[in-house]
Amino acid sequence: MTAQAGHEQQLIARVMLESPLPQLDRLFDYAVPAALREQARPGVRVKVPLRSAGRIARGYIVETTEAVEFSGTLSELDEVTSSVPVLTPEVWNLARRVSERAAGSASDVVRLAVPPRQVRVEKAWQLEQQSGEQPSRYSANPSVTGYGDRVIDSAIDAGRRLAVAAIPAVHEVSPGVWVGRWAVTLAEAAARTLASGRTAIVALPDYRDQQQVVQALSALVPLDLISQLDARQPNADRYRAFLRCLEDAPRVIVGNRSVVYAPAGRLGLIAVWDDADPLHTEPLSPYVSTRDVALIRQEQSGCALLFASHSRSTWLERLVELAYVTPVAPDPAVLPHVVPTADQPGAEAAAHARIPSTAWNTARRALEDGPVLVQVARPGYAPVLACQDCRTPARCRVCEGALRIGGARQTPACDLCGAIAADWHCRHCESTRIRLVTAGTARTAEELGRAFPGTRVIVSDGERPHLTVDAKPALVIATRGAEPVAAGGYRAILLLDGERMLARESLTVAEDCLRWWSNAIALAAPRAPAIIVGVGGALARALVTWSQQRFSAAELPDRRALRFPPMVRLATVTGRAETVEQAICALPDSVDGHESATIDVLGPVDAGDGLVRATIRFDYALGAEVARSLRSSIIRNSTGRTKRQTSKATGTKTSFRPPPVLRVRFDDTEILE
DNA sequence: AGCACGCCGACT
DNA sequence: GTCGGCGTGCTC
Repeated sequence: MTAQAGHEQQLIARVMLESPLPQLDRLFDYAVPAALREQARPGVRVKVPLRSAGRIARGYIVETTEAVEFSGTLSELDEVTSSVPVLTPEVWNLARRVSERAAGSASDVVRLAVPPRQVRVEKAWQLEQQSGEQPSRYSANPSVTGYGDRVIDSAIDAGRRLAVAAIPAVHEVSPGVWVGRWAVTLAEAAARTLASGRTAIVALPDYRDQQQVVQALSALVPLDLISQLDARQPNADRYRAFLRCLEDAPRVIVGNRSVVYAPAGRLGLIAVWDDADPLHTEPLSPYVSTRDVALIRQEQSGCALLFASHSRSTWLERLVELAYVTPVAPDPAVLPHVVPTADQPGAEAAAHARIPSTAWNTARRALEDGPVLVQVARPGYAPVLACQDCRTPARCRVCEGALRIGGARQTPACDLCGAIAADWHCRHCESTRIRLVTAGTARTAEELGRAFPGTRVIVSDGERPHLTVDAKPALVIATRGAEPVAAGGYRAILLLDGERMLARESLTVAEDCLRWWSNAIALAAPRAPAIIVGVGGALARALVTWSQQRFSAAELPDRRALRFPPMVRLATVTGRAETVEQAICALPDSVDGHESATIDVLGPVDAGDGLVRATIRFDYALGAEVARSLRSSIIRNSTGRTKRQTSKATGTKTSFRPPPVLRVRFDDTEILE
């Protein structure tokens, strides 16, 4: 074929479709019509015909090529929705790797990475781009302090992976603004990255953490170089911030879990705070946690990676032992003053019910000087109910779940199914009188308020969180994870519900508790006592000696022996019995070169709704194979048979597919044993 | 998802 | 013969 003048070779766009269907999770080739040639660039949003004309699917151009890979007739690209290349090649590669690892669809990951388009915001941004306004220059030479001789600086400059033990203290970043010292460390690391002309991504579990980092950063770098990307902000703000990240200039991008997918041309650092916080686990398919995404992105981009926490997760400890991640500790060391007491609470007055006298006296003394933190296990008024007369726990009559109550005069309701227990009576003694067994924040507040008359009582829980409290005396009652930062630090800390927090039945209770307690203790003023009630043994020792790393390290041999995470990986497979059976049978036995790596299957067990769930355990070396196998099972299942049903009532024929259920979830940490 | 294709039983 | 119900498979 001879090319005529002006007749260029055909251009083909390879398109990722925005679809939840697993069988559409691959690239589709479309011919680019001449009129769209200019706009049809990798990363732009497009509309394309699918199957028959008239049906239009949305998607992104992943790449353009002149080589035809598809043997059939190509359809033409229908429309380029916007000329902004929102799906950068780097993010696309990340999405693909992440989805492969978790046996999910790349488009599901892209949905987390690219916020919904806001036309006005985009137009305004494009205009601003043309005006060529320059962002601030950052010309400082910051350093990460508190870790000896520039250890972290050089690791950032060299693109290494670190597990940083955070400094347990609070810090005043600007007059009257106090944050956890850890937030300063992350801000300094980000500033250091920025100074080297590269972008830093800082991922936080929740908004309160994010605020602390932003406050610490504001004291270090120009505000217009800080972008916040989190699900909490309105779509328009989020999209505006996202577009800023597409600009070439380096910046600091702060946000919650999906911020690890932010587009960043010259990525220099990913910093993750408290990687074991469950808020770092994405609740949407394919359920990948910040930690795993960060590790993959680090590997792809060669940027530095910094995990920081007060209590090292067992996952991170495993990577430290493999020498994949380098541990870094504060220098000079900072040791909080932790006092364990296994004393049983004094039985004297009701107000003392949960508080031993040592803790009591400590709190009273400290209250003369400033705020005192009381950490309790549960939010709200009084969660668990029992019969007033015979003490039998109150249970739901529908499903046997525990009954809870939201306030002093409210009707109890089931914790599991939500049924309201209006006419409750005890099964055992027929009494209709109900009593509170455990106390939440509000009840603790009432008790303590009575015990310390005239003292200010501040309650902070999930519903009414306080970010900060001032330095004046106050009793601050907080649920774990909702502790405000006190100006100058708390003068004393009481960790009350140790036993109850440890009573949860989960593989990770011990490390979860260690994390909750460590994070609270880190809010103490220098040398202020932190009293932990009702906890002894290795956990108490780890807190007193502030050696959480050693505790995590000691967990690993047991986990290895029992084949528990993080020493092996898990995947749960949920679906109808035959489907799950098939998926398990299709699993590989072993992989060449990794003959010692094994797979075993627990279950299946009943999962309700006529479904079963099996748990697959496998060594890390088999991860890719297991994911590939489960992925093809998912696709086989979703392209499967149709069932039709004739309605007996009306005789009308309704055609439907039973929702093809085969759900796969990798590395679920909520697995009970 | 949603739609075409194709395979067997009942029909002018 | 062929009309159409219904399972199966594909989508550039």
